[in-house]
Amino acid sequence: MGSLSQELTLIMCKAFKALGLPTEHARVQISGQGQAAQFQCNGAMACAKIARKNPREIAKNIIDQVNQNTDNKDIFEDISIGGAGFINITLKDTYIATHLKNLIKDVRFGILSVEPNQTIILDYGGPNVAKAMHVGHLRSSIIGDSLRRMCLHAGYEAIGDVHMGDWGTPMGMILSELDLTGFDGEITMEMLAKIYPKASAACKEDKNRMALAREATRKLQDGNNYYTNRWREFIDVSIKGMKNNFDALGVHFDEWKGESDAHPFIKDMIEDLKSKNIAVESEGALIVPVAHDDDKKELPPLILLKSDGAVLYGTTDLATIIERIKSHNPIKIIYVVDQRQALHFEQVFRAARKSSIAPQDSIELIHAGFGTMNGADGKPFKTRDGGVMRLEGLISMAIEKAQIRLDEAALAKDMDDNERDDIANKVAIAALKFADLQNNRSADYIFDIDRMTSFEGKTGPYLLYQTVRIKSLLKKADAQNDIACEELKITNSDRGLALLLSELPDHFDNAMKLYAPHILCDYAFKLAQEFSSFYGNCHILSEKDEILKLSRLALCQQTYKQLSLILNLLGIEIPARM
RNA sequence: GCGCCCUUAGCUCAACUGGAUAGAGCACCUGCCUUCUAAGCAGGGGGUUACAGGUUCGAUUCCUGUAGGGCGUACCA
Repeated sequence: MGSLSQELTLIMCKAFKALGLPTEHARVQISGQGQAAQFQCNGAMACAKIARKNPREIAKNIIDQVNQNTDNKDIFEDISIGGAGFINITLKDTYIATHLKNLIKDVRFGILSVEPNQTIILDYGGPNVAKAMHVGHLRSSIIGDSLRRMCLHAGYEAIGDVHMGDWGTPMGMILSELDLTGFDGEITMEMLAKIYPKASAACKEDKNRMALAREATRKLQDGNNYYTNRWREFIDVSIKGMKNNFDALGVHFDEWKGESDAHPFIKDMIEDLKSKNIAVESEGALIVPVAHDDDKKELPPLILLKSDGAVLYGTTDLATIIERIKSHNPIKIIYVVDQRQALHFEQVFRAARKSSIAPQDSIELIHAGFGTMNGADGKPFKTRDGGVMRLEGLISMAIEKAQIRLDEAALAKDMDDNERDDIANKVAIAALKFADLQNNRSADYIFDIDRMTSFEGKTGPYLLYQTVRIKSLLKKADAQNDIACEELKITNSDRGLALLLSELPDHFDNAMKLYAPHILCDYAFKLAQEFSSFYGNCHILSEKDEILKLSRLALCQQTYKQLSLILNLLGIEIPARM
C-alpha cells in the first residue's frame, strides 16, 4: 500500500488513460492550505495546454470518467472543478477510515520497500586525525547518519563509512614534529591537540620545516616501519577522541576507514591508468584530464601525483572507489561533504567514469553537498577569537541548558541523577540535531547557538515532548499492546490527524529522492502540531462513546509510532518521560 | 576574468519541483493550567518573494539583465 495521494493518483491514471491523456499529469497532491478540498489534481490544465482545449472541459471529462467507474463509488465525498481547471477531491470519511486501518496494520506504514540486496555506501563525518572536531563536522555527521538510517529503512543495505583524513601532509607534519621534539613516550589526545596546530603553523611559515614534513609524509607512505608505528599510535588515540564525539551525538558508522585504506590500491590504479593513457604527464604532475568539449566552465584536471610524486586527496578518493566496489559492490555511493567540494567531486566522478573504475550503468555516484555553516555576519562560522568552536563545547553547553530547564520546571524532582542526566542528554542532542537537520541540506545556514540550544517551538525537544506525552497517555489508557480497534470513527476533530498520518510515504519518498532529511523534519513537526491540537480539542480518556474513545486511542498510538519512526530516522532518541 | 550557489515577515527558515489567498518557529500583543505532561494550546498584527523585463491560463519556482552576498577556480584537505 502507499499513501492516499498515491492511491488517488492511480485512480486518476486510469481515467487519464481511458481518455487518451498523458498519465504523467495525473498526479494527485495534497491540497494547498486554505483550499476547501483535501487533494487536488492539476493535470487537466497541463493537458489543455498540449491539446489546446478548454481546461475546465477536460477536467469535466476526467471527473465524469472517474465517476463512471463503479470501483470508485465509495471513495469520493466530492470531486469537482475549481478555478482554472483544478480537480478538487474530498474523500468519504469511511474511505479514510478504511485506509487508516490498513495503514495501522502495515508495519511499514505504507512505505514501500526496495528490491533486496542492494548496497549503498555513505561517506560522511570525515574528521581529520589529530584535529579536534569542531562544529563544522556537525552537518556532515548528522545529515549523513540520517541518510544512512533512511536508506536502511527504505530497504537498502546501508553502510556508513567515516572516511577519516589520515593520510595527507598533515600526518607528515605531526611525525616530523615528534622527531624535532625527540618525544618518544605515549601520545595523548591533549598532546595531539597541541602538536598539530604548532606543526601546521611552523610549516606554513618555514619552507625548510615544510620540507621535513613532506619527507616524513613520503616515508610514511612508502611504508617506513618507525613512522608507520608512530602513525598507528596517534591514529588510535585520535579515533578514540572521535568516537567520544560521535557517541555523544549518537552518530553511527559501520566502518572506520580512512584515506590510508585506499593506499594499497593506488599503485596499481596509477599503472593501469597510465597504460590506458587516461593518466598523462603535465607540468611535472600526473593528471587525468576531465574537461569535456561542451563544458561551460573550465574544468581543471584531476591530479593523481604531484610533481614531487606524492598523492593528493583526489587520488585517494578515486582509489577508495575501487576499494569500495571490491569490498561491497554498491549500487551507489553518497558523499555527504561540504558543497564547496563540488568541483572536486565532479573531477573525481568524471575520472571514475572515464577510466571505467565506476561504470555509469552499474554504480551511481552522488555528492550530497551541504551548505556552509555561517556566522551572523554571513561568512563561514568562526568564534570571536577567530577559531572554530569545538564540538564538545557545543554539546556540553546544550546539555547544561537542558539540565537547567529540567530543574526550572521541577520535573527532575522525583528523578535520580542517572535519569536526570539521561533526559538532559537526549533533549540536548535532539535540539542540536533537529536545529541542523531542519535546514535544507544544500543551502548555507546561519549558526545560531541560541537557536540550536532552544527547546521551544519548532525544535527537537518539542517533538520529544509530544511523543512522550502520547506515550504517557497510552500508558494511562493501559494500552501497552496494539489497540484492537474494529471501527475507526472519523469526526471533524480526527480528520486532520488521520489525513496527515496517511502522508508519511509521500514525505519519506521525497526525502529519499532528494537526500533531504529536512523534509522529514517538516513532516514530523506538522504531525506533532496536529496531534497537539487534537489533544487539546478532545479529551480522550474521559470520552463516553467507547468506540470513539478506542478509535482515538488508535490514532494516538499510530501517531506515536510514526513520530518514533521519524525521530529514529533523524537519529533522535526519545526519553521515557520529560 | 570565468564558473557555481544564494537574496522570501524584524530575525532564522519552509513552500510537495509551474498551481488557487506564499507557510512555520522566534520576537511582539490577547486569552487558557480544579480532566489525559503549559518544553503546551487558541487567537492577533507583520510580505511589492532584492530590482527590471520576458515566457504562459498561472512564476518564489523557468529564461535574460541589474544590484548585493557567498564559494570555487592544477599540485592543501
